[in-house]
Amino acid sequence: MLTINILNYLCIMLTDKRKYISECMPLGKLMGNITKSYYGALSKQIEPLGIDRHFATLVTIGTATEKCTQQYLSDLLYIDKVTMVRNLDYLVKKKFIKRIVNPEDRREHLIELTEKAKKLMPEIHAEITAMNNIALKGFTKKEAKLFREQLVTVIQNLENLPVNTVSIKIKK
Amino acid sequence: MLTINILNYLCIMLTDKRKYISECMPLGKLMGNITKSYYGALSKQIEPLGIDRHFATLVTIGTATEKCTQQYLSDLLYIDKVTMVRNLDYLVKKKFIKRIVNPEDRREHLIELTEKAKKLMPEIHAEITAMNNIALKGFTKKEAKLFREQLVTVIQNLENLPVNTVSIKIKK
DNA sequence: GTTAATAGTTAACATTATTAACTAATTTCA
DNA sequence: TGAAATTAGTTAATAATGTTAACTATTAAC
Repeated sequence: MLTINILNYLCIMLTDKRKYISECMPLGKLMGNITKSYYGALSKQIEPLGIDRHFATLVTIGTATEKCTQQYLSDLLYIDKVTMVRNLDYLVKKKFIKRIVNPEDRREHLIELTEKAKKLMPEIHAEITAMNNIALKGFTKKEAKLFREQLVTVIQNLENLPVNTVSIKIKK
Repeated sequence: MLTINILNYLCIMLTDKRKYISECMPLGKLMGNITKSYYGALSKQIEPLGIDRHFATLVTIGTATEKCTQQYLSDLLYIDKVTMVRNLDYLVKKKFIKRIVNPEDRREHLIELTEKAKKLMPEIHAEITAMNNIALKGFTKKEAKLFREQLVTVIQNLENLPVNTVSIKIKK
């Protein structure tokens, strides 16, 4: 009995002489598998700290330099605002963030880390960095940098948006 | 009012001098965003042909050289067998595949493309290839090849499995 | 011939994504 | 100034996806 695992299959996909194998497998499939494996492993590492999801959201909240509203997070993280409500509900429930109504615009809720979260962030940052290093094991620093830039190029290609621009809406 | 879109954010993530921005954002987040954009666009292209999901499964069925059981597809595509049942139910409902009980081992269902699917496969292959080319626009052929290989390296790093091996179980 | 393993299915449940309809607050502009 | 439009956030309904456990049937092991 012979079983072929996914890694072998991916290698076949890359090296197969038949064009359709290497070219007709959706690139998104590889990306999806990486996403799954990456978050599966990261979640396992960070779980003991009390959360197992929404790490990117947490990092973004913790490193925001401007006022951090839910809409701001939705735009930045490419997560629609309804899903964002739920994700933030989770982080509130876990006591990692708090919502504060902005007195200057009472429609907005400013999102802040709790003291508990602030204490844990260095550890969470370390776990994410460690997982990134595991993922990019075997890459030189230069290769890793190029690889990340290429990932951004891929997103730009798919979004078909102008490169390196900040979209600014100026009040009349 | 100033809005920053995701592309700009990704660029900040890559170029920011503060280490935690560029290093502490989970790599899986970028991968997840690419997966989402890629399949969103691909689904839109292929939808007129009568399906909008499970393209990788369909390609794998169409290009399989050995007997194609549900377990085989699950292993190859990294999808658990329960989910695979549902995905194949969808493809059966859309009349793209049929399940045939293997007379040599009646536990197994051999999965085959229908005539309808066989006729459409060239078009589906073409759409996937086109989307891959869009995603990798700006890459030279050599760069694209290296990039794909690097993606496989990342999966291997995360799975922590031996490289380029076929796992074989030999009967006693 | 009994026991164990394998392929596939069903059911229950949790998570995630998407759309529409809604409240409350603010901005626009005649 | 005040009606209309916009914005931030929420709720509800629905669909898609993932995971676990329990199950049937078939085959393999010994």
